[in-house]
Amino acid sequence: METAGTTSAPLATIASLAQHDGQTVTLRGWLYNLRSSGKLLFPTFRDGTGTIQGIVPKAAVPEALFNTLKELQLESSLMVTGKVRADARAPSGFELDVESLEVISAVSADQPFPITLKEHGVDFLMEHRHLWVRTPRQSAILRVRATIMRAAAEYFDTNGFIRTDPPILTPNACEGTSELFEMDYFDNDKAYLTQSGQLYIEATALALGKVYSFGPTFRAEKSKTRRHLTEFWMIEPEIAFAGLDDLLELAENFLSHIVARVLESHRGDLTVIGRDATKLEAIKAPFPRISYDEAHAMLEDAFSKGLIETQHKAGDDFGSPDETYISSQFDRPVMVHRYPAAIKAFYMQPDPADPTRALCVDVLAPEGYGEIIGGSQRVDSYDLLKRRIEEHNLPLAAFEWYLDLRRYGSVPHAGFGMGIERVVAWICGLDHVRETIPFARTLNRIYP
RNA sequence: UCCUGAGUAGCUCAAUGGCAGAGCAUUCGGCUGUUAACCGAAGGGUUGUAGGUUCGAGUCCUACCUCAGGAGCCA
Repeated sequence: METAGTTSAPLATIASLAQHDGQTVTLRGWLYNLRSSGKLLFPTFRDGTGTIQGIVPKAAVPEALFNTLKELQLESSLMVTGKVRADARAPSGFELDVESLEVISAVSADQPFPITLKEHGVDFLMEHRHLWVRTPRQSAILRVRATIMRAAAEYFDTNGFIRTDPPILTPNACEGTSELFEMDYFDNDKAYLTQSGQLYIEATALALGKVYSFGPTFRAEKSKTRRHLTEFWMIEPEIAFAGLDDLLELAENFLSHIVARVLESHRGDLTVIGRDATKLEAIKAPFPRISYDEAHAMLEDAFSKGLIETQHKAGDDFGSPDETYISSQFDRPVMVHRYPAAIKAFYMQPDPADPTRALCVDVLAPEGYGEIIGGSQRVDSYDLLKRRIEEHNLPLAAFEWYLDLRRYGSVPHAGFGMGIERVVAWICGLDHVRETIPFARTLNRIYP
């Protein structure tokens, strides 16, 4: 440890410096950047709450302080003491007149911090994700992510939902379609990482009324797009005695709450990220609701006007370009409901008004971010559910416990799942979900 | 799995089939208000791998590897 001067002032964080104008404080953090102009040094410090520029005139500080700082490599850890001073030239409005500096761990010039302030490629940044998270933009995104996760849980916690987390190790495919990560489960069994807790929280919903789960989800799909991770976080509410309309109302209030919380406490972070906050200010319930058939008609119209390249076939699911077009027609998330039952999961309740349609909803985020929520009212009839399982060629024995939920006091119930990373990408205006989670797991990357 | 594109200095990128280059980073020097500071200098290369065409290949051809983002699939 190398000391240049003494550090004995009260501790402060960079985010709180406005409250310390004129006072001498000590910051604990890292050297983020260092500029010099002859006998003036301009170090920028970061401490996880923000960055601030210090100023070190050679004539006004001990020689040891000036020389130590001058040779310090970026990302060296340190304690710095100085006087907080409002200055119109500083981006944050404040600067630090450095009085003393204690180097905690100096970075070697032989191996300088690899991430510079210049541009880097995706491969390099992902290979150095453990260091990339130190940069202001990435830190800001992770702070917003934390608020989104907290606001999501908070919404359910304060609206009568009980958190009941389903198992992560499961014995079989929940939906029987997606690719699963498989592993040995002791001697003679296989286990799979969960791809949705939905079936399990249907059980807890019939026990506790309103429940939700919040945890990681795994999909071994070979998807290579800006919207996919193999490991992502999903929050899923499930409600007994509820139908599709209840679900739509829940979804719009839920999302509005999350966006409001982010706007409440992350204006600065959104600026660092480069997100236009006015786009988010429009996100207030109610959200537009359109049926699958109305969405199809929109696509037909767009195709005839040459606004989209491929024609949507009635009855087919929407592709990514379709979803992008539909969502681009609205300034807030659009809720598309009543898809054809044939292209949806076996557990979705048919619409009594038209049994070829399912009582389901996809919520598409604006600005081309695509599906952030998928949900449905669940089949509550034992006979229908059993028939659906058979029609989908799923192993009946594995679903006996699920059928029990219809044998013993079945009620109409509904729920949805929301992918946290897609919501973070949308709210932050990012072009890829890999920046929304501390360590993204994708098809071609599991390091670091 | 399919389609498309990219691999050159630590990083970001140039280089008509004809001497391997720049900016940043690092080192040295200069500058008292810099905001990805700037100015001067130095060091730094198995051009993804293996073949092939050619007098000559970073450049053209073949195969492979890695990565990217789009389709499909999904949140």
